[in-house]
Amino acid sequence: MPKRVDHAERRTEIAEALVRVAGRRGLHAVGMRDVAAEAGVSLRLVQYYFETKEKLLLFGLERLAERFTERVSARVRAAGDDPGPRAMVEALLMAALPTDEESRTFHHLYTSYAVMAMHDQALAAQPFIKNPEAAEDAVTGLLRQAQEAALLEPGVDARLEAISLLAMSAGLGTSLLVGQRDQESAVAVLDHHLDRIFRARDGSAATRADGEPGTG
Amino acid sequence: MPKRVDHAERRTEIAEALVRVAGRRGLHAVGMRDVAAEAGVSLRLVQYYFETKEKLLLFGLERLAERFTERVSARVRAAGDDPGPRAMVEALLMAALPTDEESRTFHHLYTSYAVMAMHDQALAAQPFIKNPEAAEDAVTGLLRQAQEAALLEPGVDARLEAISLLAMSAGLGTSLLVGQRDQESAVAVLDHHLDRIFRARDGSAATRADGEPGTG
DNA sequence: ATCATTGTGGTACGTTCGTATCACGAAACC
DNA sequence: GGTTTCGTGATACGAACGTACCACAATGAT
Repeated sequence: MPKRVDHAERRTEIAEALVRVAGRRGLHAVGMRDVAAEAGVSLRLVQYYFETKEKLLLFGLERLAERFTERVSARVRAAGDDPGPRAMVEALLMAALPTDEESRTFHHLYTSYAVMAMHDQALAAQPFIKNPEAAEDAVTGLLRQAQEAALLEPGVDARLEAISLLAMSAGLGTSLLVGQRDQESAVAVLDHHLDRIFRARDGSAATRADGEPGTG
Repeated sequence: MPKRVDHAERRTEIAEALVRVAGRRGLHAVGMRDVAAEAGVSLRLVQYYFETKEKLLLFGLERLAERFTERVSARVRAAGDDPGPRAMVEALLMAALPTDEESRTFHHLYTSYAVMAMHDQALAAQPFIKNPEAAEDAVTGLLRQAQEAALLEPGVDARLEAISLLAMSAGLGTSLLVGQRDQESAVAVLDHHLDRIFRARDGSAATRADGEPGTG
């Protein structure tokens, strides 16, 4: 047989080709042939590694979620060594906002998959329950942590606020993507809500939630 | 010629057939033939009244938005004669949540259209800017009204809260639709946020935001 | 050295889709 | 009353799609 090939790796390559081309032209407009061309392989190969298109899409979704998870934790890590819960929550929420090409693609495709999951209910359900739940748990955990450090306003329900923030982030994300709102406004809204949950700082430096840039 | 026909009316009929069948099987899976069958007319007729599929989809979106607007104002009206701004805002937000068949279809299709609007940018842009902006203005107006009646907590930014509430409602709506969250939890989240914006009541009757039903 | 297996290419098949074409009956207009 | 125009039906067409099939070369096992 020809060079023994790592199936997992090849599948990942093809799945990422799917993500790229779908990000460009829309998931609904992507065919097996497009994925093959983008990955630089023949149509037959795509068939070989994923027997059916449905399996390709499903694997693509998983890969997308994976990449996004990596992205978010990278952003959170980049926020500093121990930047405090607020900065971490902020980093997490901002990473989810479609502000650059990667996150735009992510948000766009995730929404496409979400639409598919609305009738295939059973089929694509798993990744759609598990991943957002993980995000919710993460934010809830961070808020609880902040709560124990007395950084939050009293009487805050951590899980409820986590749900709210993530829902807001998702909603704002879609608004951004269809061009209804601009990035700064979305960030301002999120920051404002963080301001309401977190106790006001003594200093003034870090949040810049309502400080308009000068020249406007 | 055969019975002179009201084009506008016929177009509406067909567009609503589109909405029905798309709500059942997903917008991406709907073809001209499906719409024709659902409307009880021939394929040719669909072609006749909408020359191209793109125009059919566009008109369908407009019709969908129209119907939704009617639905929301009906719900708001049904909230009572002058139920106060909070009840009106609540009615508006709840009407937007996918809780019954009609609103589920609406939310599902609107999301589908949103995905399409993400690359056709120029094409489907108008309805996607105008309608949410109208909703935002409406909520903002209601909040301002409440503010003048001293019903809000001090220091509330009406527009910013309107944006937040609508974004949350949209995000929660999607979560509901993919089965990630249940209806009561979504309502609770929205109500909680209204509680934070509006001043606490003297009495106890009206809001029922955190009152769990007994037997659950 | 032989043979079974694996990765790969090419291509054909059946379906479905959006659109275009041809045809025709019925009403409105002069 | 003839003719033009409008609404409608049936069907054909070319493209694209997902999938299936066939062939073959390279390699591991025996």
